[in-house]
Amino acid sequence: MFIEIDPTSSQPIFEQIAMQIRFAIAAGTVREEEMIPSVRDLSKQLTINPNTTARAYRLLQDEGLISLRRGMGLAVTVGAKEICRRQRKLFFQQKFQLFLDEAARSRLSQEEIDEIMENRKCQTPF
Amino acid sequence: MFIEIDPTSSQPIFEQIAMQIRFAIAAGTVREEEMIPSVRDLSKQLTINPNTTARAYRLLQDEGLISLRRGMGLAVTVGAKEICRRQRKLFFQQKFQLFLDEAARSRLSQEEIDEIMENRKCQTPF
Amino acid sequence: MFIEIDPTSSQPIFEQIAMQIRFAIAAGTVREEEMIPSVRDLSKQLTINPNTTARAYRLLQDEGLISLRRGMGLAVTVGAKEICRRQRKLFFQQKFQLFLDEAARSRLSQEEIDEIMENRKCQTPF
Amino acid sequence: MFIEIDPTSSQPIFEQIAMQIRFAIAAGTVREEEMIPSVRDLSKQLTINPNTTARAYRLLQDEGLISLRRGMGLAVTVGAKEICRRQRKLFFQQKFQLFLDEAARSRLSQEEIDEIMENRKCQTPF
DNA sequence: GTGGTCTAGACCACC
DNA sequence: GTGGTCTAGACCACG
Repeated sequence: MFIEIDPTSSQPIFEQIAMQIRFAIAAGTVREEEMIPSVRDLSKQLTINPNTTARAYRLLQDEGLISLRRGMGLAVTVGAKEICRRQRKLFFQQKFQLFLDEAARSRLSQEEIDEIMENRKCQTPF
Repeated sequence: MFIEIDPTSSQPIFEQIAMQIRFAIAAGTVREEEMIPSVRDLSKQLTINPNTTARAYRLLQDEGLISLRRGMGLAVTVGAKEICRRQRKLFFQQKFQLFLDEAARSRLSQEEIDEIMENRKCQTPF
Repeated sequence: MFIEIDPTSSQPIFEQIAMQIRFAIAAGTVREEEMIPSVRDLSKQLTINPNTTARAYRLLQDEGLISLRRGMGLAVTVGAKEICRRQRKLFFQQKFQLFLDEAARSRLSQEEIDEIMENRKCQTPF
Repeated sequence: MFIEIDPTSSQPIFEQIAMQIRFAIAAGTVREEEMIPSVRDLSKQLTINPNTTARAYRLLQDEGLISLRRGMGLAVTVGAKEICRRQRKLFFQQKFQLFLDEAARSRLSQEEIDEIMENRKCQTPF
């Protein structure tokens, strides 16, 4: 499982991890029922504090996206993909709405907003 | 000068103040060479600590948007409006680009992105 | 890390700290990627308030010389040394130019200026 | 009498005034026994607070460079020119020494210092 | 443990 | 009156 963290980001590390796992589930990169790396392994791989990894996993458990297989570790739950896809869409919808709201509040004219949104670069991911 | 603070926001108070002043300059609500409220006045008006206001003002000074008139207070510098307008545009351009980048990284399909951006509600500010 | 403060100086304490760290980076006394003393440690060492230290560090962060490792502390960024060396040179160049400008404005004759600059004592630092 | 002040300078206005008068005396722009502008006139001319002008004049009086002519105003004292010339030289000597000291303390190499001092632009005053 | 934010209030120089 | 600096100490999120 490929996860990358930016230790200088203002986004907490545990959130970076959780987000990337959520999106991986939504994208099908990890399948339902599949195991995710153990807290120890992932922590070692990313050279971060195990508490941080554990906190990310706790978040995902609370959302029902992963669950404990006694003695084995954590696995993606059945139905997680659908949840993640909905989450993902909602997340970006809210984000976009926030963007528009803030632009309006800052007295940007509609033309300026349109201009910004038009010359977006359609870059490929990664 | 009308400034509004949301103490529950995750954005620090001093940044909220700085942002609103920047946008006020960009919008022409405060003119160049005009004095902005004194640290003590604004602090009283917003019922916050003077240090918090002072920190917002220090930010703006560092950006060259306001400058000290010793013993008199702080005044919007000449050229500040142009800087703020550019800043504002750049700010939202980057924000929008970040939105697109993150969407791409999360493997959202182009159709999903377009769908999100189409049913935006053109709500009026405030 | 050795930092010395002169509380009687007209230069603010937080600037004294920032300056000494900048010069330490330029001189290679602290290396890139190395951690600098924690806010609490340095404050205790200098017997000053943590806020004062924090303000010095914030300055350096704004200049991109040090960056936050969340939960760990602050580390010198890669590239900081080069920036500091350039900064340092520019700083003294400007200072020297200011000196010459002011001398000229005060109608000092070229002979007087030369005389001042010749009998400089080449004293060793500290 | 031509005096120019920079309200945004970090140097206090009263010092800017005092400095310029001292240097004008040293340069012979104002002669001994000559009257200098009244507090009211200079304040109006520079659009500054009369207290500020008065403070500058008080400084110069304390140094014996100007003195009260009852009922007439303030005049440059006899011998002021010589004092100012000495002051001026001392002032720039100290300034230059401070420059060298600080450069040494910041671990600038002798070569760097020499380099800075060589490519000085010999610009004409004003 | 780390830094970041905020409050409260003192003291200073300047105008 | 103005802002700038500094101290003291609380609270928070993060690792």
